[in-house]
Amino acid sequence: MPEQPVRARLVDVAHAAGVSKATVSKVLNGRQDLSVRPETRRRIHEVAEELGYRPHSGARALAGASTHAVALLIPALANPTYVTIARGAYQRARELGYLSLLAEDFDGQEADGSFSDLVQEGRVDGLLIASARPGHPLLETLSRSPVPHVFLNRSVEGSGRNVTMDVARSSVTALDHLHGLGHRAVGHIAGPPGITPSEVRKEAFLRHADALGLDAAPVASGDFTEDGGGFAARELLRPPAGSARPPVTALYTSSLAQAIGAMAAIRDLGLRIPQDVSVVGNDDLPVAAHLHPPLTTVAMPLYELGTAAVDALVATIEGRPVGDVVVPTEPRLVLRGSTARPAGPGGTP
Amino acid sequence: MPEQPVRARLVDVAHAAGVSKATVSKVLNGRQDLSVRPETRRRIHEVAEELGYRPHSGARALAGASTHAVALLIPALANPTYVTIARGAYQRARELGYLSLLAEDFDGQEADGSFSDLVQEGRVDGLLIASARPGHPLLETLSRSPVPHVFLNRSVEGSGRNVTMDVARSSVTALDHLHGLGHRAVGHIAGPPGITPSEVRKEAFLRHADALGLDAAPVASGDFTEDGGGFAARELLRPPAGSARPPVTALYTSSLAQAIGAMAAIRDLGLRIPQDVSVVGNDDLPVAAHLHPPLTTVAMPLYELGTAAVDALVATIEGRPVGDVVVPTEPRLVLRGSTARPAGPGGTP
DNA sequence: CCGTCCAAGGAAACCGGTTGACTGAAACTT
DNA sequence: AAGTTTCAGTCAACCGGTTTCCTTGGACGG
Repeated sequence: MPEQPVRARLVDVAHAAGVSKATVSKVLNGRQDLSVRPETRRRIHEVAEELGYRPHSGARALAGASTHAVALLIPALANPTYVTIARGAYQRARELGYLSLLAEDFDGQEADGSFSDLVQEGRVDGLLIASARPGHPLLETLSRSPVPHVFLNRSVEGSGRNVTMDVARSSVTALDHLHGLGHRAVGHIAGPPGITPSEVRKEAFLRHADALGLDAAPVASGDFTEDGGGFAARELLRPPAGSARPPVTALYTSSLAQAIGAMAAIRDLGLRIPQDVSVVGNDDLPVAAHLHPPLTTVAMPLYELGTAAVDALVATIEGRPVGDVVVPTEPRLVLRGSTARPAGPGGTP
Repeated sequence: MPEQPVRARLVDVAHAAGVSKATVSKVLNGRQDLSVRPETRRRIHEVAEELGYRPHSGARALAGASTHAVALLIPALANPTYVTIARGAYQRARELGYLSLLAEDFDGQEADGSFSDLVQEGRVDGLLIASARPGHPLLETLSRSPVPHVFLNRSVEGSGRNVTMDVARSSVTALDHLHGLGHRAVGHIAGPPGITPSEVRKEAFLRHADALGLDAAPVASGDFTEDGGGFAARELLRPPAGSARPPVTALYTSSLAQAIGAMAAIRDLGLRIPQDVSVVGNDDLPVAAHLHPPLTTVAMPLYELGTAAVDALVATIEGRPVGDVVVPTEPRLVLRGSTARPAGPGGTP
């Protein structure tokens, strides 16, 4: 019999190593407040390894230590943006000795239920919240409970717990690109109102459009989905009374799905991409390269957002809160076939 | 002060209700082996509610009860197929009083590490494994440990723990549709070899193509990604020596991403969809309706797969294993613009 | 040579539940 | 009236760690 099938417990390790539970616990947790001979330390590690010892997380949590787990709450699993964030978070958490769990916070379904429960029930030490929005019941709950948490991507003003990317910069990058191609009328498909990145991106878009002296910079809001992008695109492309051509020659969307929906709408309207309308999406994901035409996007540092958020949360858990953080990596333009010089009369002024 | 900020403990509830810990525990867990006056029972529930009592999961787990949590292991978060499965699983788990956690089992990254750890560390009671593949180190680990688990989507022969969909039927549905339109040469883009649904779908495709008397039914394998679909499509569409036209007039892919990649490849080859090549994808997700052209798909009962898997796992955990399960809902064809009658000489024989 | 200090580790309480054995009182038998 | 059930709960051990104080034996200082 190679090994006993039951879990090895701390006491088993202690017994096999000829020391007490206390010693094993301290050694394995690398505590400094105990002096042990190097040889004893080595033996303990060896035995633990050999027995395949895994501390029981419940027991640890009970004994006052932490669970070494955090949970990432995302608004929509279907949004691939969050997948990248989640990977970053997971990886960094592992490096720090934590386990990162993933939970979908689909609007309303939960109310404030199961997520603060994750903490209340002692399953996790803290929350990474990517699903914050004004009025979310969870915010109320968090504000009067001591649960460590950080907000990522979507931020909560004044919380001092926001981890974000330079979203404003993404608007600038997209606009600079389109402006450089000669576009003078660019529409922006924003995300739902009230959500931080939506607002920030929109403000930055308007501000920079102004700075560049664009002729027109209309904005329409929509969900981060294909449908949301489709509806908004139709709105922005509707020719003004007395005209036959759309009022803009390019669209910048807030999400990749919106861009896909917008592209479908553009074609439905009998327009060509990029000849009649250029499209720039946001968040670069594999599918962008395979669309027709391949989609030019602004790549956001999603993975880094995930890692930075974990860093901030773990710091908070360990009692050294860090304040708001902005991921330093800048948005980057990924040039593909959905953008081109505008055609028609006023091509390049 | 509306309520004390500290967690209410079992003993607090007991004290407030004027009974013992044991009674509270038994009442709240709905145990039958104890008789209590209805009035006492009511009072306990009231007090627990009022105090916002949440049992500490670690303590419960320690005390020999279960953690009331399961984990879903999926091979790729980026694959939206699994999102639907995860939702079904999550929802059903909640209904059964369990919490469903999500973890990505990205190939090799983990080896057999953190997942059986989830159980070893007592974080979950069982695993929903959607990432099984031959030689996966986890399989070895599971076979000699008593961790409750079921395999979903991807099955393990002879395990008696498989929860699957009628994948074979999806090939039949797709082929019937294409055959009905007049196609006599259909290619299949299969998933990676060795993975159950890939093999099953491929076998069923070949068998049914034979039954229908198709002139040609070539198969190419590729990853479930856009690139995988793109490469496989090029292979299947390469004209035979001495000919100028592709050997097939339609493609049936194993995933939605493959279909997207295949569509891009088809266009790259200067062919039109659906006039020159029809495309049927697998798994119906929102984006399919927004592609160009909108993609005809075979919708699989993914949500039901998730719920069924949880049912099976919970049954296993509670000591009444159920054996292999096939979700009864049949695949359903969702007709869109990517399929049409084949053009050219032999349109309809 | 005796007291002190330090290195090395141990004993036991405790975390918050669960559980099976047990008990006191009331009700029912015979 | 005494014995037996049933009812309505209670007791206390236990789950597997962590942590706070102790203990002990030898080295060292004076």
